[in-house]
Amino acid sequence: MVRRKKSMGRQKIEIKRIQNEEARQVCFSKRRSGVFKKASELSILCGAEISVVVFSPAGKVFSFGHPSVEAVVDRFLVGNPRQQHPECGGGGGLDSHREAAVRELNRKCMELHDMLEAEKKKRDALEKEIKKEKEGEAGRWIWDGDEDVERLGMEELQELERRLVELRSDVARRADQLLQESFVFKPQFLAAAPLGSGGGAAAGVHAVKKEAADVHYPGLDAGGFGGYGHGFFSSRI
Amino acid sequence: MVRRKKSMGRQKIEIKRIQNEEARQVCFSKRRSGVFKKASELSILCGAEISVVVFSPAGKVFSFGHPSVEAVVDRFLVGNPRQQHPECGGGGGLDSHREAAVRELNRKCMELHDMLEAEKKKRDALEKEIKKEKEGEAGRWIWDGDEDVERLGMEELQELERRLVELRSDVARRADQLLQESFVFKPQFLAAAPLGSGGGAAAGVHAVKKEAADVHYPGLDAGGFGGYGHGFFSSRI
DNA sequence: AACTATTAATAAGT
DNA sequence: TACTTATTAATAGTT
Repeated sequence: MVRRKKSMGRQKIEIKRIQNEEARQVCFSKRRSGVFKKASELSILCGAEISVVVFSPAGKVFSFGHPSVEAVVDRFLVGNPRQQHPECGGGGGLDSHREAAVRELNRKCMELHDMLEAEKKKRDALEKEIKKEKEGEAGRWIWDGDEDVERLGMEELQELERRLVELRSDVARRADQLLQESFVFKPQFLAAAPLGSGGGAAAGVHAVKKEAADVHYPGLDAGGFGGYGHGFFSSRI
Repeated sequence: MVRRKKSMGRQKIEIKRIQNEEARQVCFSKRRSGVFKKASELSILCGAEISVVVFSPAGKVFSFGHPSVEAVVDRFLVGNPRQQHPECGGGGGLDSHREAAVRELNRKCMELHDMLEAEKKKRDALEKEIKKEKEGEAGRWIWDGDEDVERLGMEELQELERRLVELRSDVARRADQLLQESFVFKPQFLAAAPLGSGGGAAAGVHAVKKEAADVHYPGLDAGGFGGYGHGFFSSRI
């Protein structure tokens, strides 16, 4: 009974223009609803005023606003004093607001560039450090923790075994040496100490987060009103 | 070792005004970012034009727009047509050229932002690796070279002895495991391989086997350029 | 601001 | 377009 999965589920997607038109349209509908819902929740949860206006690639317009798109946009425009169409003569100087925006964008871009460079530098340094670390370790790779034993092959095991025997022998010798010293300086420990019997034989050492809002439908809403009870959704054209 | 959960994780919340001011502020910041990100993704994925303007309860304004809040809002207020002020002369060409430039600048900004994030991630990974490396080293100081044995005291010798016995036992077990595998997959080696006699008894290992838009910052941005590289983020007051 | 455990959003498939 | 499912993404609560 190996029932096939009914779907692959949600798949990770790269954020870039969706080429397939139908898929793009479907995605637009779903995500437009998602954005409106999020905007609605933000206004309710935090008492924030928000307006969202979206034009589909096909040119349909959808909007959400709390308390209304106009109210929010007006407030925004007031803060962004821009001579809407001063004779249209200003010409090139569309508005200083925009130019300032572009300058700011440029500044951000440069800042990001600098930060990126700095990060690269740091990364290089770290990579060097790690490389160095690895090299220094080359000589004792075989001693890296007990769990590594599970990754060793037979030849490596043999080598490890050889070194273990060697080291244990050294340990035994050193133990004997210490015992000898304690004999010389602290004879009283002699009898209690399990004296190794010379050579490598000394194997045994016994010693780690509401308000009202309005809903407008100036036209037919292509997308349907998913209903967030709050806010302002509209669709034109 | 029943380690307590570090957090209760995300809890389901009712969509209603958050009473606690601090919590409301935190939620506003997080969700504002979320809405902007969703708006950005919608514009990129579907080629849609979108503008989002949000006023925090405190009165700060934040906005996102692709290609710009003004462009989208104007289009919305006027209706749909793009040539809003045809009488404004032939500046249209310049305008679109300009817009394209801004768009490109924005694309670059987005790209830089993503690259920066990627670099940071890499750096984090490297730092973790180094930290781990260092920690790993602390645990095996005692294994550094045979000659160190000569400097160890009796207690250290006992610890080393204990670890040696443990490791040798692991080596023996691993050897047996490998032999078992070769027995299962390569029966022809059975006779030649000195099969360990089970348990940790295989002390002798002798086998010979191997194996686009614009970004505004009219004022100081309290939140920093949380940026999605793309679109138009701004904060006033 | 970073983290984790959860809930919410949504890509695919029908 | 709407529903379903399996996943990914967002985020509430904590530290």
